[in-house]
Amino acid sequence: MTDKRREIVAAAAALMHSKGYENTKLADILEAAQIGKGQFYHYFSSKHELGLAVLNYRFESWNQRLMENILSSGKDPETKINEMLDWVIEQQRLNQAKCGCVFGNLAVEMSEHDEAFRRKLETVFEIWVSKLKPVLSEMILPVQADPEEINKMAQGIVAMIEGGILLMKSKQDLNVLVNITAQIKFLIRSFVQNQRH
Amino acid sequence: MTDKRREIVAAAAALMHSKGYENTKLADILEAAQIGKGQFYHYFSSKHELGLAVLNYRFESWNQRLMENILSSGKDPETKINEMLDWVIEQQRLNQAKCGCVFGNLAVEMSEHDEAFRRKLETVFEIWVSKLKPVLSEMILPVQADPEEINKMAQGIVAMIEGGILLMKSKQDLNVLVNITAQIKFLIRSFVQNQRH
Amino acid sequence: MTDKRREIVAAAAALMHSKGYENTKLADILEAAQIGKGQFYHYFSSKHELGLAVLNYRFESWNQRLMENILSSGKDPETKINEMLDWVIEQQRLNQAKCGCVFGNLAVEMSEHDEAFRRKLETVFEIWVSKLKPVLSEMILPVQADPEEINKMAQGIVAMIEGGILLMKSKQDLNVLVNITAQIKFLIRSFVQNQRH
Amino acid sequence: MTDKRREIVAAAAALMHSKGYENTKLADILEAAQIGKGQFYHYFSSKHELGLAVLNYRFESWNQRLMENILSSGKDPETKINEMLDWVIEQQRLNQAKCGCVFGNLAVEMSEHDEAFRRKLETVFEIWVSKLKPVLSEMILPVQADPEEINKMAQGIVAMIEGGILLMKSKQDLNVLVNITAQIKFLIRSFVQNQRH
DNA sequence: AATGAATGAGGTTTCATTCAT
DNA sequence: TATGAATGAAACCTCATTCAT
Repeated sequence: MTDKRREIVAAAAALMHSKGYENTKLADILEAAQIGKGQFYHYFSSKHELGLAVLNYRFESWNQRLMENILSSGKDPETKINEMLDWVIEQQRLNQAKCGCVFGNLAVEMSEHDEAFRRKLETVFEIWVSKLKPVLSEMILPVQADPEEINKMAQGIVAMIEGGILLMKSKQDLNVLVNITAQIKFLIRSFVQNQRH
Repeated sequence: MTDKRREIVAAAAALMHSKGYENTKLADILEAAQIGKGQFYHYFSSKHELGLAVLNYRFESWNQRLMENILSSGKDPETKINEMLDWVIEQQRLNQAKCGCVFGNLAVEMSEHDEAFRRKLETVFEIWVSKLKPVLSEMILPVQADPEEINKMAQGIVAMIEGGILLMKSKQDLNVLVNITAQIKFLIRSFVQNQRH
Repeated sequence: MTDKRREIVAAAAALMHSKGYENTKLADILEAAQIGKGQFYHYFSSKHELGLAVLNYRFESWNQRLMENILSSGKDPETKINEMLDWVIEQQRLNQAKCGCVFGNLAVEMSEHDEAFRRKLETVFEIWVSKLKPVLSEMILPVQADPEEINKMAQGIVAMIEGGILLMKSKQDLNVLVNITAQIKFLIRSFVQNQRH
Repeated sequence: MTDKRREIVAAAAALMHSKGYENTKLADILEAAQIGKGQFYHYFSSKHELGLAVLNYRFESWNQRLMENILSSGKDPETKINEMLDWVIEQQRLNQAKCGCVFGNLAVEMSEHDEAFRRKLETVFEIWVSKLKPVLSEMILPVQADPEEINKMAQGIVAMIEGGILLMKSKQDLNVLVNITAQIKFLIRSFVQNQRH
């Protein structure tokens, strides 16, 4: 991927995060990326392709920072969870609790009517869940985890994060999310206790 | 409100639920409501006004069915929670797990850039939280509830529902939501136990 | 003419004076006159008919006040001219030098493309000229007036008034008109002197 | 300014001269300029911007031909005045005495409700007055001109021209304007005589 | 690789007028 | 008389995409 293409994607990513896919107009992107129409269509065959590129671009960085650096680190599971939640809060703080989560936003906007977006978004959440599972398993050691229970709990955690971001966005108040991360920690503690008995 | 106006709102509500506010075009509404452009602008001064009318319309019915009939019924708190979660699942089943929650959808799409929508949506979630609080308080009786803890838990429940719907929508699979409602019940049980000790 | 019809015409007259014929919308008129659409079309067959009614309505009052009360009074010709110019200034002062002359405005807007308006407006200016002629004739007595010269001078005076109002409107400054009335007086004095030699 | 943009402005100028700003519809312009909607909005951000461009376009040519070539020529003042009046008549002859003066027309239509138009139009008339002043001063030489008197007379001349065009338009008869230019010459002669005594 | 002019369907809104009551 | 709902053509403007250079 050339630098210019990357620049365009980065500019579009910021816009689409805030305004959504449809409400981000090509003209906005061209202006933000400081390019002409011809150049855009040289790199992308359509706005739709760019949208998917944005999704992949955000996926890459999310995957690297959250899935790899945090959830796949060698640290103990509690630390991983804490770091994950701190990272989530930090991301929202960066845009003043206003934009929400790119993946959540696009899932809401695109899932029903755009299968390409939907599949990618589904994957994102699946990866998240699948990365959380070993962390949870590790937490309840020495008890052996029931894979089904672990899976549901991982899904519940992701749901609570996404829902927390959604609520936070509607109030434009980061504290909502902070409170909810506390609830998540409580949920996990309860789960661990419960599994151990 | 005349019948015709109500018809238009109802038709628009279905469309906006599925496609969002911006992606629902006036032409879609006119066709669905079987009216002409002029007639539309006889009842509404703008698409924006219609959007808010849709929000209010959905709020009314949600408020009646969920906030009043279910959460304010005379039944015991466990039943209220169960009925609430069943109702949520049922709503999603009605549109094949594809549309998501109108309020969540609009919160994601509109909150950042439209203050009128944001405020109404904020209110919706606040009401939900405030209606859940007495239910939770009743559950932990005879222990006296810590209002702050109750509030956070209520918020956590709403977040988990909204996040669960979001995840469900991205997978187009109702089971996701079903699983998450189970997690919610577990969370509540844990909360009750925890408050009692 | 019923009172209601008159009310409508009066309301429309104020609007059309300020905004012109085309830019005055039926909705503006209905609101200003506090009536419904049905009532409007009961009194008028079209906006065009109303426009002509407005023109006649303004013509009537102008004819009464300026043509009759002032230019056809028994006073000496200098007084008539002075009162006419004072009246013109006073009219413009009433709308803060912003609206201009209804007849001039409509002449500019309508003359080229609407023959009915054009003819009425032409008549207005012809009457004005014809009423000025005897005043000018009287002024140059005992010299007998050359009808052709008198006619041209009368036309020149009307032109200077209308042009003065136009300039005044473009500057939104009543002083422009005041200055020009002084020029008109000078022009008339010069004319009288010239005719007497 | 590209050629296409200029073409659009020229086409719109002819239309707006005849029909006014508001009554010139985008569709008229597109047809006259033989372009599509998209192309129009490529060159102009709005009809309003085009309107101002039309005004500037007409100003440029008027400024060049009348203000520079005629009123700023090295010829004697009487010739300048005569050439100016001949030019004015000639312009009106070109459109069969039907359209009037673009500046006067737009002043009447736009001054009250559009400040951008008003300011430009005000400037046009101010320039005209300011260019006439030295001509008048030169005429009364060797007497030194009273600047205030000169200014008022210049304004009076412009008013009489604009008013003459207005009257001419309402009668659709060029002779009206011809007569009035004769009055203007008489007014100037009287002014010169008066200043010299 | 790059520009930006051109396209044209479709977006929301306006409006004088007609019609059912 | 009077209401205001209904009509639909036409208003201004937007936008993703294509095309000529």
